[in-house]
Amino acid sequence: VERYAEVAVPLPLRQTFSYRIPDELGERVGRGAQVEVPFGRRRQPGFVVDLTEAPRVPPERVKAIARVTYPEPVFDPPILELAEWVAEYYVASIGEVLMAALPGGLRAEPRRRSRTREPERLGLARAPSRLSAAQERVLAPITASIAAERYAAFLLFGVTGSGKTEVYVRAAREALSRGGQVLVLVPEIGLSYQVVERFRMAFGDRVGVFHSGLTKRARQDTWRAARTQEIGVVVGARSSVFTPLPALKLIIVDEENDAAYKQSDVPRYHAREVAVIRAQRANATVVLGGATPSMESFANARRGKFRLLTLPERVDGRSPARVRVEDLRAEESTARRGPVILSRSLASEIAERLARREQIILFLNRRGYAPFVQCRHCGYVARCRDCDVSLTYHRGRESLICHYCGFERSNIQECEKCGMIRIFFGGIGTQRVEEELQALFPRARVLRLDHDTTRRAGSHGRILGAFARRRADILLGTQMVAKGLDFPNVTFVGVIYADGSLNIPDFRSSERTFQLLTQVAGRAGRGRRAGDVVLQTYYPDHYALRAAAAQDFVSFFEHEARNRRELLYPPFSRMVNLLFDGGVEERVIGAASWVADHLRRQPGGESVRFMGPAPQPLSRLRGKHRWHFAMRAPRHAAVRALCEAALDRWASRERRFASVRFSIDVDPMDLL
DNA sequence: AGCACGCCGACT
DNA sequence: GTCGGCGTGCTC
Repeated sequence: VERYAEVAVPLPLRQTFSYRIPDELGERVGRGAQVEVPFGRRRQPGFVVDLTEAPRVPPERVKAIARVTYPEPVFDPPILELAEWVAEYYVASIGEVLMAALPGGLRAEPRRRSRTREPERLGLARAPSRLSAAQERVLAPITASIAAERYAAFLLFGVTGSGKTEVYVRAAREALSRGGQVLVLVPEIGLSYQVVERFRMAFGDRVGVFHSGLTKRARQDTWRAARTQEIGVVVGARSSVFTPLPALKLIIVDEENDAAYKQSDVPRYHAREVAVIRAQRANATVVLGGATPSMESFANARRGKFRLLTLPERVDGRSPARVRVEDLRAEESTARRGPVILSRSLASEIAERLARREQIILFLNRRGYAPFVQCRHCGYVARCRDCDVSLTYHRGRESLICHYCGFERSNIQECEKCGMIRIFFGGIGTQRVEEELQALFPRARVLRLDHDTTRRAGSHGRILGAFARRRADILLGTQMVAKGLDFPNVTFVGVIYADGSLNIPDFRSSERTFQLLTQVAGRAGRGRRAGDVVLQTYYPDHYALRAAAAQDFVSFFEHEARNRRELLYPPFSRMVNLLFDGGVEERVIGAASWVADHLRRQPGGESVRFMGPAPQPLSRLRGKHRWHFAMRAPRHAAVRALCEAALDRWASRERRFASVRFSIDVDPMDLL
């Protein structure tokens, strides 16, 4: 009797469409089927989310499903329901969520399996090293929870080198030995090489890894193998949280604080949060791990929502790197000309390591030579024509580049405003540091690792490989040098400008800075020799820097929590950000105010704090003017209800707001 | 989001 | 006279 299918299409439409099921497609059309449907004058891919006896519109308007594009249901009921939760919570279209759940887009008909995998024996012969007492202590409640087959969430707070990965592997082994499956989420598969390797070493063929280098076929094979339980462990990034795992017993979210877990475009979901929901629904255990917990997760641990497990010491018993804060203000007053790049103290630390033939990592979160060029005569600064930012001077290419949209133009020799030739370079980027290093240490071999030197395929690996083989003394780079690198001969890390991320106008900038600095500092002293770290800053007293230097997460948390609680920011409130953008600024402002004014008048808004409407900190990007309206309240339901009101209001928008785009970011990671 | 339709301005 | 600019409405 179920003659109709409700089909979700991957468009920003928060509704499904009814289609007739042709007889010949018969039983192939079930919930979770992937289909192609006539949609207006074109065809759309879509997913069957429901079977019904009656269409939502008069039957004469109903068209028939054109074809089924995959022989079996692509989504099983638990994943469909998870996607429905995501669509609902993040105010997204279910079709877009389902599309995002299939990495690499739509899948072709699978070919016959080329080989049958023998189920791998468990308990593997490999180098199982003995766990430390601390590791055993945190592992016990995790394995107990896996055995109990009931939902439990753990926050595993383990400093760099404390052996978190080994705990993950043991927990996974427990789940596998009970016939379960394991999902391991990592922020970026390319930067989590060691986690992947460790799991491969422990479980061999039973591990499937999703990474961007996979062909569609390989990706599909892994996906299928997960569904048929041929593999027991899936390791992947954000979107892997939707992998079908019928026997799921354990989810691990490594580096749970990493911003990469939040998708920045629609659907704007946070894979850590989705993982927790998934674990709840599957009666599984979820372990959120990291060296610097997110404010959210640590607050959840304090509230008793997560069980806190701590690994406060390194497994090798060595002490963590010594961190010193270097006050650049003192240095500045004696600087002869130009900005301070390497303080005398940092320079002498470098010289010392070079003399000892130890390696050095230097971190600066800014590529190019100088972040702005300015006319000394009239003050003119070259800016991007499409974005509200200054252009960065790149030496060698002799060009000015926008780091947001990629716009590139030739460097200016004379001022475009006044014609004078007193152009100077402001601020410092990695190229400028490289130049300074060469001037100060002409014999030092320097490798630069940033977006510009890693553009060509394979160059990232080549640079790191050369550094690992000690073909260079100094590795200088952006974020890329902060995460996961493990070079035993590196005994010193220098942060050229620790304030870089601190001065970003965002409620999370202190948290980001603390995390970044802790991460970078963790690159030093991984071998036999102890490590040293120097942070150069103009704010030596800032709590994020002091806490990073003392490597004291809890004191950072306490201080930050006080600020956030006072200002009613997450995790002590729930926030949504309403985003408006468009080519004509007056219309963007008009639309934002038109929605905002309506929301301010809504009943039930007493508990809600409104911010704006105001220009977003990056007020123009790729030619679009950007405004926003943020709302926060003690409870999610209050802001969520206002999202509904905003959508209703927007649906009946006035014609003058055409060409303005409106979208919603639930639990935003930043307000930029 | 597309895509078509429709209504106005400036060209071969 | 039409080409094309974008504003508007719809997709089962």
